[in-house]
Amino acid sequence: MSKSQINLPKTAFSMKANLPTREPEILKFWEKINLYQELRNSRKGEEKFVLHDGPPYANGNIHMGTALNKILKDIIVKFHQMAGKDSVYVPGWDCHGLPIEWKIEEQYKKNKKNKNEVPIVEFREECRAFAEKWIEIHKDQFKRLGVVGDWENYYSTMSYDAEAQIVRELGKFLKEGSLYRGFKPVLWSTVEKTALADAEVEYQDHKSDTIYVSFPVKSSKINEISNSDIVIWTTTPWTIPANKALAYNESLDYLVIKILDKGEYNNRRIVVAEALLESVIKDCKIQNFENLKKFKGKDLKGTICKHPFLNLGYDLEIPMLEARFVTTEQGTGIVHCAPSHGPDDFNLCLNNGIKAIETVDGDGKYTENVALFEGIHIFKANPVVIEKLKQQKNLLSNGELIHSYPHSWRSKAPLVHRATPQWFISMESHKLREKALKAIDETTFYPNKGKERLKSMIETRPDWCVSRQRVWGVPLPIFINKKTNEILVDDAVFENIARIYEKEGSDCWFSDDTQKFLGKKYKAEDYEKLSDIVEVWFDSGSTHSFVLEKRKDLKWPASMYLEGSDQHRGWFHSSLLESCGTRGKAPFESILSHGFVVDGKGLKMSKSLGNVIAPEDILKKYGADILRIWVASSNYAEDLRIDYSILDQHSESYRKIRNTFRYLLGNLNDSYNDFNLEEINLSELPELEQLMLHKIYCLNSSFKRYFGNYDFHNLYKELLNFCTVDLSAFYFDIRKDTLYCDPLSSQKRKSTLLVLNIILQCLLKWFAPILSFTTEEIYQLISKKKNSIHLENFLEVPKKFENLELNEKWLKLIKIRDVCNLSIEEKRASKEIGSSLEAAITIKINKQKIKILEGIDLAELCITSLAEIKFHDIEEIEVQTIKAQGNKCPVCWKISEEPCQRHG
RNA sequence: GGGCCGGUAGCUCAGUUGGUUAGAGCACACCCUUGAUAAGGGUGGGGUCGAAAGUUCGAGUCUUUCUCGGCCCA
Repeated sequence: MSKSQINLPKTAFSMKANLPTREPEILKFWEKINLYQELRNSRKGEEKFVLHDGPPYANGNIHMGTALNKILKDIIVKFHQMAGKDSVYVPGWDCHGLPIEWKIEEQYKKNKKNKNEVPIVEFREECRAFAEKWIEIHKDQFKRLGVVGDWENYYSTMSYDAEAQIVRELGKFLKEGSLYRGFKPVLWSTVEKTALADAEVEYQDHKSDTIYVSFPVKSSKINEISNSDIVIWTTTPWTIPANKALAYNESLDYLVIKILDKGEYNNRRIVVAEALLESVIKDCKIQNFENLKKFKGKDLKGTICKHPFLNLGYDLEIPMLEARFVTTEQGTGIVHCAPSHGPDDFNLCLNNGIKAIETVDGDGKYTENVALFEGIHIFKANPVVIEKLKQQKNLLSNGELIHSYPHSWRSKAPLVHRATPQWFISMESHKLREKALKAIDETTFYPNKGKERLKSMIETRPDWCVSRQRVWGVPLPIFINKKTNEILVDDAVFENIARIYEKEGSDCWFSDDTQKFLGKKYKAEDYEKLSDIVEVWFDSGSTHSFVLEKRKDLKWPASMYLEGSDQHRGWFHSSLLESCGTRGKAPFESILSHGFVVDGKGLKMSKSLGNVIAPEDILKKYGADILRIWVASSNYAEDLRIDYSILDQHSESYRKIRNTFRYLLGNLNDSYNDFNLEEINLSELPELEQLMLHKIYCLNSSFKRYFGNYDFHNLYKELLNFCTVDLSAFYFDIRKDTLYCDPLSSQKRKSTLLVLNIILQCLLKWFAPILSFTTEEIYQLISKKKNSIHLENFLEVPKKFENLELNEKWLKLIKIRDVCNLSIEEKRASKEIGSSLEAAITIKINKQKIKILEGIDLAELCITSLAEIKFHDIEEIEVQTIKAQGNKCPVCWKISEEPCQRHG
């Protein structure tokens, strides 16, 4: 054999990946073969795995969180598909709601158009077009990530089918009686003129006016306070005109003090909590005072006060009520209650027979129910209130405070609590809470901690407010009888509305004749038609009904819902409630929640910090497969860090994996066979090859285990370690000699190729769900079938590959190899030798341990030219390295004094 | 402000019911190779396990406090 006949690796698989340009070509290929349809055809009749897509909002470019979510979904869907299931993925979009409405209004403002002059239907058409535009953009962005799904037949919450089904779902709640009309303070934006969902509120610092106000006591069972003033502190002076009560805590200690300072309060007695006296006298600049009496909060029971505006027509009795929410954190230990403007106030007053009334209208102006202030905007009322309190000598002090305060996430305007008629789904009336808690128990959570999180939210949440005073959404299908004030509950009407929506969508609710929706059974003039719309969480919470139940390719309940951990309060939550309310069960069998994407230091991404990385940038610089590695290698149970240095590190790992494939392909010359693994005769293979098959068996077992737990970062780590430790640094390194220098007819060489072939097969399939593009690139190079790698199944690795005994033996051999390497390294460091083939090693070993070396070619194992074994009565192994003597074979580079055994 | 979750080498992650000198891969340094070559091999350095206190013969692991970060809520 001459040097020219050496078998060097040859492959068309380039070392350089060039993913940013190569990946789009692979996308075209998938499009060309209609991959999604092929996937479905290949699994007809198989057990279904349905990952139901949580719909992203159709607005704005995708960000890292969206990319993470979609890639994670895709990885899981592909895993189940390759594991033999019919793994169906139908992407969807959430389309109704305030943000889009706001975008259209912004456009109006730019064009100096007045929203109120535009017909609702026209406005809604623009919202619809806006959402449609973003769905198309999102679609391309998601596809580019390598996400495979039914992109042609996606679902959306604004499709006619969806709108119709949402009406049917609401009908179920109405019929049951759990959907009721309530009158409650809700967080209200006077700018957007709407109630806001929890998710639409953000807390920011806000400067508020603060006032200490005195309420003169009218009557009390304690003499000392009968002629004193109860002092309250508030950050919302504008709610004073709506005051209906005062609240105290019965377990606190209170004081009556007499103010001795000159001025309006000279000789006046005031009541405050003892624990807060110090801060009160400081804030109110009280210099001299006299302590008159100390008493328990419970003694305040039955005390009646006068409104501070008594002389201005507020001839009211203001009762003092006991409430646990009163604390000594701030203020005076006595809280002023305006039932129309705070949930605590509302509940307390309601329990004491004081009803909330409409005090402020949608624009934020006082109504006729508020004397003196009618027509004034609440945000301009503070100075007026303060002025009048001063006039009435009931203002002890005033100031300013910067504190955390709710704002609209969209307009950033401060919010207020305002009592409005709203529609609620009761948590209790039909045991919704109980049903939901039971459903949580029956659901599997990844990671497990999600279970407690969702549970504790359901346990404490109030009734679900499902109405919104906006226009871009599904109209609440409610008619109220003008005479009896009763809600119309009739399946035929709900079904009639749903049928209409299925044909023409829900816009007609706002434009068409009421009679159209009522049908023939009822008269339009007898009923008031509601113009509220359904809050969007009800829309998306109903996706299971108009997607999972309605589509033949899906199933109910879904196998899995997978979203960011914030969705415990969002989609997981609303879907659970909607489904438990209508079907008594959760619409999912399992929930996987992932953390948030943060920067390299663990801080959240924000424009102001300048640490935002867009998926687009990563795709341009690295490619989707690198991003997919980032997803697979990160622990999604916690927050996921990303920055360019992290991505650089993952690119390095990618290169290692790519070169592992390149070695395999090079030595197999880009040819590949589907061996029947069962038919392999293991005893014909060298031990090293048997060992590798054992390792494949083990890796496959842990692969299945990891996948079963959706534990991808450990799975990826094992695969990567296999490539670097077992293959590159061990098996591949040792077998280069055989592959390059043995004749093609060599049995050993054939055995090696067989194992390389199996390794290639395994690695391709193991990596396919993660490295979707790269594995496809390789598959297209070697497969004769010319279909996609993603249509393949995972391999069944035969149990007979397992060989624990052999593995034990080779663990010891590898330890001996390590000792040899140390010895070789010494000589290398002293410059006596360079390559390990320049070494001749002598291993001294005792008689017991020597058995292990029988039939083992240590020179081959350690890649030296010579390895000699000597008996020695020593405990540990000793290795001596000397420079190999003789001539270097020009073919295999082994040095020996005799002519090369293989190459003359 | 409250609830929940988390902080282990530069990075991504292991670390079983508390039990020897805390592990892996990548990155880094040095050396070798030049027939996986913008690759490959060998060797090595690197951690007061967020901080402090406590329980214990013994704490990365249990308790408390603090701190930093994230999500949710007010």
